[in-house]
Amino acid sequence: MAIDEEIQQTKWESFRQKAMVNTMFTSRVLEAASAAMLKEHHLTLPQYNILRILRGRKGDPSTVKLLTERMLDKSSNASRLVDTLLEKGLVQRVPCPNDRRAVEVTITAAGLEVLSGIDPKLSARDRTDPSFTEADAETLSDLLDRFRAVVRSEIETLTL
Amino acid sequence: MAIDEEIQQTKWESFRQKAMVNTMFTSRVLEAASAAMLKEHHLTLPQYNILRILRGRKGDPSTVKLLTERMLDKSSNASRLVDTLLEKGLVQRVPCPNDRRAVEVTITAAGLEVLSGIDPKLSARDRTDPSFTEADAETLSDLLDRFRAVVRSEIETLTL
DNA sequence: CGTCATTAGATGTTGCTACATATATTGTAG
DNA sequence: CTACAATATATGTAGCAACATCTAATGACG
Repeated sequence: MAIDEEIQQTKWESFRQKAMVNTMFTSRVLEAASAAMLKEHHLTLPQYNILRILRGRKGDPSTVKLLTERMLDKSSNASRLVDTLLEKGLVQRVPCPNDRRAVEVTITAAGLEVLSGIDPKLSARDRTDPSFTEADAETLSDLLDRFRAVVRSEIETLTL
Repeated sequence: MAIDEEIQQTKWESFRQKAMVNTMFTSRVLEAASAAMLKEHHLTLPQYNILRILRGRKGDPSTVKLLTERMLDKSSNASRLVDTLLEKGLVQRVPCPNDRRAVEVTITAAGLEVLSGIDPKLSARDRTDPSFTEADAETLSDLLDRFRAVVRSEIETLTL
């Protein structure tokens, strides 16, 4: 269903406006789908993202600062997310010996196990579908990169 | 800047995965930009959306149900959003005469005035930019429509 | 008419984002 | 070494999303 029907809006000031609303709307649909899947594993999307980043470090500890830089929501609060993951026993948090301000966060065996239970569900979603090919996905991603760039540049000129 | 740099991730399982993350990430950038602009008018994005829907009704009152259907976040709580807009004097809420369960929400003159202060800022963002044309925006919107459709259909087959 | 499922809306809770601020530690300029 | 800016993290708050639950009113069916 096209965006026009989904939110029952037929008039748009421009395709830019329409693409903007559509991006936000689609994001919510994707997030809802991800959240529903993750809920079975008692994880939220940001919690899952933290775990993914930690696993990607392959044993190397991450500081909260590093987690923040790699999260989708940079202004989210990695500190509190680590708190909840700690309560669940999925991560470990120890003071950093070199810098006593920082902490070193690592994923635990339990955390890795939770992730490994989720992995197959994600790859299952990636099967090829003729109505949305890998080439389509690549085009979409590139357009989104350029869209962000334009929106950002216009904001800068507006605030001048 | 491409998504790979923005979140410092270089490996992707597929373009589908990449497009999914990029859609969510771009949505956050767009929302942050919109929220920053709306903040000057003491409005949040969902509050603004409600006002836009009400103005679009051109005098006809809207029920909370109708607002919910047309909002981007369908599971958000239009009832509470109307509460805050009511406190600001931007909307009016009266019991519906035909159906005493329902309420009729309308935008006030003050609400229309706030919107009219925002309108020019939005159209300013729509100026043409050769690095992201209207044709690009149209392509993007169409790809997003198809992306949603595929994700949804796969979710349905998964839950069978 | 009376029963009961349905509908519209309100309300309570949890977790998150955005933002401001606080605390502790480190780096740096004089 | 001292004063102070910068850094890393933690914490407090407002508003929202998601979800469950509750109340009041309506509609449908025997």
